[in-house]
Amino acid sequence: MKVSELARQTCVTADTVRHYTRIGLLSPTRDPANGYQLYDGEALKLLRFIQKARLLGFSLHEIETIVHHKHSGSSPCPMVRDLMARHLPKVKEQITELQQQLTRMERAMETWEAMPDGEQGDDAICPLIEYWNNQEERNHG
Amino acid sequence: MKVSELARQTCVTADTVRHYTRIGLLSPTRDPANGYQLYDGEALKLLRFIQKARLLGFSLHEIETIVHHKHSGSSPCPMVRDLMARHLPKVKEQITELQQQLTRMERAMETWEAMPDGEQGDDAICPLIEYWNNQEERNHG
DNA sequence: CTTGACCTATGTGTTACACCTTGGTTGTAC
DNA sequence: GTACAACCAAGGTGTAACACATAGGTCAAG
Repeated sequence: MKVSELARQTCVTADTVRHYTRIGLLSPTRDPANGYQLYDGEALKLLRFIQKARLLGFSLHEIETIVHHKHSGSSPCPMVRDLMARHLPKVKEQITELQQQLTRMERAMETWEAMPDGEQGDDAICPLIEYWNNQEERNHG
Repeated sequence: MKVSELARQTCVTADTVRHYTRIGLLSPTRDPANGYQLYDGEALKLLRFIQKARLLGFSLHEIETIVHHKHSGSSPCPMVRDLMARHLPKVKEQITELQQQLTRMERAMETWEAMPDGEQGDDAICPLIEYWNNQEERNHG
């Protein structure tokens, strides 16, 4: 299989296949006639594995470690369980942070509805931002 | 003010101040005696502005545009309102994606509790990942 | 034998910094 | 007056996972 064919069979771009190849996750052979990268069934299986692992939140670096472990003869599964357990709270934290971000933004937009745009003489760069108060003291009025 | 002092007054790192300087967001003068970067009250105000804008979700590039608009004499406020309106749905989408990601991960961990680790003879790289089914057909009993 | 679709390697851009290196400067204690 | 620590500078590299671009070689069809 050449790059594009592998890409098509896995619904990724050829650039992605080349990227994985560049960082050593995929190790194609070469067509001696023209130097083209050639992928076999193992590569197809590996790429499908990578896709699943990515969906589960593993980084390419972690996936490399997992595959390396397997090739070294030891089961990567305990590590996989451990990694996943570490990832979960991080994702939760990201969600919390993004939700706080969203709240800040929505509150700001609300406040802005009652505010006029800044004008030339103003001291502020942009009063909407500059006079926005993060603490949002307007609680339970 | 030198780099570190400005950094201290705004609770950012000196690297951050240097970064903003490098990309042209801050424009310090130079101490002719030693070439050190010197920041004035305007820089302090600008950096505080940048911090607020970052909290509201604006990128450094957008902040640069906002400041540039102001310096060109026109009010950046309409653009700021517009940018914010564009950002909101993106943040919501990010939250949705992260929540789906979290669900995938939690379901996988649940499933894994009943699964044994892979062994040497296994065909799979890591059965936990490889035999994990994204579609999660285990719906309504 | 040309055209167009494919392939190659390599480099750059994305985001907002953190970190490192190499070397100059300043203040203080001795 | 000097040794030393703490500060400063510019510039380069690293981060994540690719997308995009460049310059050129290869291949099948008309």
